[in-house]
Amino acid sequence: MTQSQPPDATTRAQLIRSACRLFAAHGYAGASISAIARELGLSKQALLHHFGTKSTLYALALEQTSAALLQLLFEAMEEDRPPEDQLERFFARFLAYTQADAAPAQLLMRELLDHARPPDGQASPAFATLLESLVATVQATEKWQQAGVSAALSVVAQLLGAAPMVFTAQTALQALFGAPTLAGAQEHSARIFSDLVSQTLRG
Amino acid sequence: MTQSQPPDATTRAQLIRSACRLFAAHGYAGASISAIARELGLSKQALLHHFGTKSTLYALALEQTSAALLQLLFEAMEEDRPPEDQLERFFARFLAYTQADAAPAQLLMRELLDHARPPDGQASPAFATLLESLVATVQATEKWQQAGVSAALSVVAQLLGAAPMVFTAQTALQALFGAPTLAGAQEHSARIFSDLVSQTLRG
DNA sequence: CAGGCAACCTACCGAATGGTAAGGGCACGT
DNA sequence: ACGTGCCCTTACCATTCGGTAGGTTGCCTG
Repeated sequence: MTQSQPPDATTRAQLIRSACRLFAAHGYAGASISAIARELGLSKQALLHHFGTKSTLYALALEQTSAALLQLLFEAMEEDRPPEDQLERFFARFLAYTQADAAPAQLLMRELLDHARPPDGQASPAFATLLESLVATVQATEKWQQAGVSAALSVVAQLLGAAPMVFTAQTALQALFGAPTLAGAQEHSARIFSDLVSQTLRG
Repeated sequence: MTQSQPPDATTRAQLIRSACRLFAAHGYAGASISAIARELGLSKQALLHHFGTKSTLYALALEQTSAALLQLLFEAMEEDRPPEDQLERFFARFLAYTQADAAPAQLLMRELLDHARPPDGQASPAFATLLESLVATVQATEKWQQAGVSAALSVVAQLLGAAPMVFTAQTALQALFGAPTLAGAQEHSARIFSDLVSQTLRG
């Protein structure tokens, strides 16, 4: 059993975090375990020793990412404010978090994009709780409470898609528009997006 | 020279379109030429005969996708309406187009997400014209003309990220929320997103 | 009919992929 | 001193990757 937690859980978490970066940057298929191991300074077999399988490493990366995003959500919801405020706070923090580390948002986007489950058959409930909570909170909103689940899902998807783009697309946008313009866009993104959120959630 | 256009350009375009679907669904690294060929009902070597290289096939897929999206943009801009109307029309058509075929939007998102150029070194100006035109049009807007390129870029990125999510994330969302709810969300998305666009561009 | 040309095939290549087997070093508690 | 367990290693495996070489079909034109 390689997955007993006792041995050096902190190193393990750091390994997973690095794996997150690589998976986020290149996708599941594009990030080979050899490449990940190389970036970590150890051999491919060492990685396999720790995690056994590429897909379980990926699952752990998703799990850690999902946990981080869920914590953002819970922090934003802990006071009993109106749901609009909770959502605004969550998305604001999500944006700030993504600015500091784009990997979680990139993983989320990739996981939403990919058609094939990775690659065994199990459905990935990785971000299920996050998405369901967001949908539920949108449904609790005054503006959307009459509109049903579908409308709330549509709202959540659009907001989640809009929020982190300037950071998840960093490399591509920088190649096209240059570093200074991109940096400026990233600075503006918080204000622009917060307006977008509030106008979507309120009327 | 395999790439002279005369021989059977229509079949060739269909091959590229199918390749688009596969690349969109699995990403560049995740879609092997053997898999693409299998899905097309011919051998891997036949594909290689036509296109020579996986990366050139991918480049052609990007090119075709970019051309389709650019045509959407030009159709939306051909009359000399105010830029707000042009953008609203473009995004509305982009959404409808994505509803009919999600592959282009997925390819765009993936291309924006991926850090590594595929995998030779050349910068991909695939969607450069599209993005630059959108940014320029946003800058022509009354609300954003004072704000500079960075703000316009941020707006474009957020809108492009928001628009197609309900369709590009179709598989994942369907697994989480079920087909009926997803279908409802897709129906609502046009109205919700058009509000989002107009509120962002006007305000 | 001859030739060419595009399409497609079988067969094969080196390299890289994910993964297994077996063992060595090294700290630990007894 | 001695095992025990963790970490990491070398060596190896079958499979698949992208790509090359050479040959075979069938159509279309001279």
